[in-house]
Amino acid sequence: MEPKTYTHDEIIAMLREHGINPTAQRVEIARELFSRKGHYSAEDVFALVNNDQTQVSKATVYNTLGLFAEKRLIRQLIVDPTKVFYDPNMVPHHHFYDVVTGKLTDIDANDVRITGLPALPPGAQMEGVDVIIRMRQANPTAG
Amino acid sequence: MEPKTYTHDEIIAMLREHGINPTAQRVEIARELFSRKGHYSAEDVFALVNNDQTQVSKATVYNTLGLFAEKRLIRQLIVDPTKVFYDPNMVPHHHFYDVVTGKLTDIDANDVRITGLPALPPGAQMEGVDVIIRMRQANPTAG
DNA sequence: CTCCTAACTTATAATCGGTCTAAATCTATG
DNA sequence: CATAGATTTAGACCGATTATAAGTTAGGAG
Repeated sequence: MEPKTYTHDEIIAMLREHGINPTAQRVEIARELFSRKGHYSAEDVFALVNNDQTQVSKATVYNTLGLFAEKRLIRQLIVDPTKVFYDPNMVPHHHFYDVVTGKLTDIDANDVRITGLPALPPGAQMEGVDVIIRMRQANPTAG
Repeated sequence: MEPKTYTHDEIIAMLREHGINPTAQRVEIARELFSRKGHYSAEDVFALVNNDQTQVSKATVYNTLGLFAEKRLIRQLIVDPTKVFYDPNMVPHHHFYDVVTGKLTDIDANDVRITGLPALPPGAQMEGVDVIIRMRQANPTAG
């Protein structure tokens, strides 16, 4: 959870461990994701990696996030009706989602127990379990 | 679960009970949804209500589904990265989601127990809890 | 080195679900 | 019938994502 800093080599090792060829752009995107540990849309990532130091195209950002998710380096969150979020935190956890602001908050999965789920259909392989608690702040600043 | 048929008047009563003015288009959309009880995208509904008998515009379909969800006549499912699904089944339940085909399957919530969830942030009001089990059929027809 | 190939990145066009807009229609009421 | 408010509509528009096709890069063979 705490924003650990990763060295260039550590990032490269992470990618390799997940079967990802560590190109400059992929390392840069991974660095941004893992140096912050939040919830990012592709547009967010695109903004993060395009600055004075680095330039990465939009197509590469989308491709790379998809690749990372496929290789299980990060997790895809389908929670907002308009866009996908990506979560570099691979420790099992769930989410609060504020339906007004779109803000996501982690829920530690350690304490959460889900029992009584039926078996998967025959031949099916589990990809993941998403638990999303949708909530709304009781108009805090309404007047 | 079993596809009960609703009379025109029953549909109108349902809408009124949820504070929805029962216009012709809304009744038609509700009839299609409740006569089948599945999981529908807006495009699905648009196709269902546009036939020899009836014509409803795309804008009205989107507006009406949004209204129905807001009034809790149906439930919005955010589970597919590309589009929203609507579920006329308001009995609490969860979903299997086949990440390849996009097919949704109901999971009866009666047996499912979720414990250990933290309290909502102060002032927050729960909108709903979504449990989605993402799975993949082990390539049944690959060759 | 230089060539070659495969992997990768890029700019840009295209797609697609969904929303917006402004006009038309409907409905209830006086 | 006139009016106002709610609703519907066609079509323009938007924003997230994907597709396309060309350009770049890295590494091995000669």
